[in-house]
Formats: sequence, structure tokens, C-alpha cells
Amino acid sequence: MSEKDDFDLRIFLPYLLNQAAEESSLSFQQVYKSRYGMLRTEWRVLFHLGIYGELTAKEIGARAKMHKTKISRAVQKLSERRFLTRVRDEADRRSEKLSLTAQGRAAYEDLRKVAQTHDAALTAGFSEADVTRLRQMLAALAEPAQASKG
Amino acid sequence: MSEKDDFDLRIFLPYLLNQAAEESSLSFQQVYKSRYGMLRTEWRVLFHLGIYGELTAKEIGARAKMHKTKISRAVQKLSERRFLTRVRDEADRRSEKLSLTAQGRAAYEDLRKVAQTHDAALTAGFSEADVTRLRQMLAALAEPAQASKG
DNA sequence: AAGTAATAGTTGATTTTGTAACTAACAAGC
DNA sequence: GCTTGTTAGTTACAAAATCAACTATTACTT
Repeated sequence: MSEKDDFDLRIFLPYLLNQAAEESSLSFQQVYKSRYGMLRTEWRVLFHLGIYGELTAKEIGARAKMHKTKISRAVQKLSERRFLTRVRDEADRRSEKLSLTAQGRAAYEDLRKVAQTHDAALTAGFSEADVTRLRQMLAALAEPAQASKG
Repeated sequence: MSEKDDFDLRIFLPYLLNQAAEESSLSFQQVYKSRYGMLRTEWRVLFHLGIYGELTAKEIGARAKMHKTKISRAVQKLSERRFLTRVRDEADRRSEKLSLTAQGRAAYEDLRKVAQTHDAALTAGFSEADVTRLRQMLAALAEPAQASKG
């Protein structure tokens, strides 16, 4: 019953990825949580607007692969806290053009720096080539029907 | 306001890891959910017992880095569904020794095969060397104070 | 051995997420 | 131009995760 199996959980990619994702997110999470009271969905929306400028909720959803209800709630909170503004899109009055306020941009710039520093710390132990390859592989794995992208 | 930044979200490791983890977990999730009505926490406990044999909740928590309340509830459900048995540990009567029933083992064996197949599909597009290195790096990133493990 | 602290695990309250139904606006077919 | 179907986003309800308090037992201290 308890003899060793030929399968090791620590080698199963989805499991490994989850463990690595959780652990690597911890320190950054503490910053955006304590400093701005944000949730994961919220900093993601903030970053998308910070990086790409004005976007609709739908566009953010497509880029971030986040469900629309998550985005809706994140936008609501960020709006309440004056991190972004919502302007009805006159070309399609169902949607709103979202963009950061000065305050939102300041928060983004701050968190971006933290993210960059954190990313550097995370990859510090690996060679540059390894890190590049790692990011490529992760990007491929993040794609929906990734069958043979290497 | 919308000109390109020098920071690309798709390069930020915690973000990338989360995206890859979510996407790569999807197909496996559908199996353990539809086939056994399990949650992520539940298959993890099942796998730990399947691989390592008899364990206490605490031991599972240490290995899987799962919070004790999650484990407590997962164990409860798996027990109700007759996938595992709980026997008070007479050496330390606060804890219980958990082990799989025949039914639990059958479910584990089944899911293990699915996991292996899925893992093979996920890595099919990469070279063997790349996959080995990927797992090493992920394991390092999953470690708490990973500063220079490469 | 009595008292205090620590530990394994459970339970309940709160927060967050996920699912499904809904509203408002647009698009297409006839 | 009216009906039917789609789409953007919100809301309500259910499921799940998180956090704090709790019970039972063990370990330490004197």
C-alpha cells in the first residue's frame, strides 16, 4: 500500500506551476495588498491600463484571460478608490473606456517598480539564457491549445 | 498616456506562472471534477496518500504547503465518499493516520494515469532537456526563500 | 504533578470567486 | 422597422477560500 510509486507529484507540471506561482506571488501580493488594499484582479487591471493605456473591460478580459465578472468588480473597486475613470464609449454605448487617474498612474508606477525588483530577485539565481527560455516556455504553456510550441 | 512602457506584464514571472498554471490545470481539472466530483484540494490530498502512503493531515500540509483548514475539509469530504480512512494515532491522539481505501486507490490510479498523459501532452512541444530544466527551475521557484537555487 | 504554552485539527464568520440570469445596446434578416 | 440573435457589462445566488476562535491533546517548566 505504501511502497513507492513511479509517479512523483513534484514532477507533475500543473502542480509544479501552481506551487511556483503561489510562492512567487506572495511577496508582491503583500505589497499591493498592504500598500493599496488591492486584490490580484485589481492590480492586474491597473497594470493593463498602465501599460496599454485606455481600454474597455472587454479588451482587458481578452488580454488577461480574466472572466468579465472579475473585471467588472475590479473596475468598480478601482473606480471607487479613484484609480481609474470610466467614460461611456459613444461608438458603442454598451461599453466604457477605462483609463487611469493621476492617482492610479502613481500607484501603477510604484507597483511596477516593485514588480521589476521582485522579478529580478526571483530570477537572480538563474542564467540569463535559462530565464529567457523559462519565460518562453511559460508563455507557450499559458496559451490555450498549446500543442507544439517550443 | 498610452505610449509603450518599458515594462511588459507578459514577462513578469508571477503573472506568467499564474497564467501557465491556470491554463495547464484546466484539462486535468475537468477530469477529476466530472469523474469524481473532486476539488483541487481533494485530488491533492488523494495523490499525497496514493504516492506516499499513510500520512497525517499535518504531514500532507507540510508537503503540499496547504493550509490546515483546506486539508481538514478535503479529508472530511474524501472520508465521506469512502476514498480514505481515518485512524486515530495512538502515539499522538490529536492526529489521525490517513490512508486510501480500495476505492480511493482506484481513483488515484485512474487519475494518476490521466495526469501522466496530460503531463506528456503539455511537454510534447519541448525538448527533453528544456523540460528537465523547466521542472528544476519551477521547483526552485516553489521553494520559500529561493535566493540562489539554480 | 500542576500550570502554562504549544500543537493537531475543527468549526464558524467573512471575503472572494464562480455560475447563471439579467439589462441595455447593437446587429442582421426578413 | 420589427423581430431575433449577440454582445458588454452588472447583479444575485451558490460555492469555495481565508481568517480567527475554539477543543483536545501533548510538551515544557518549575
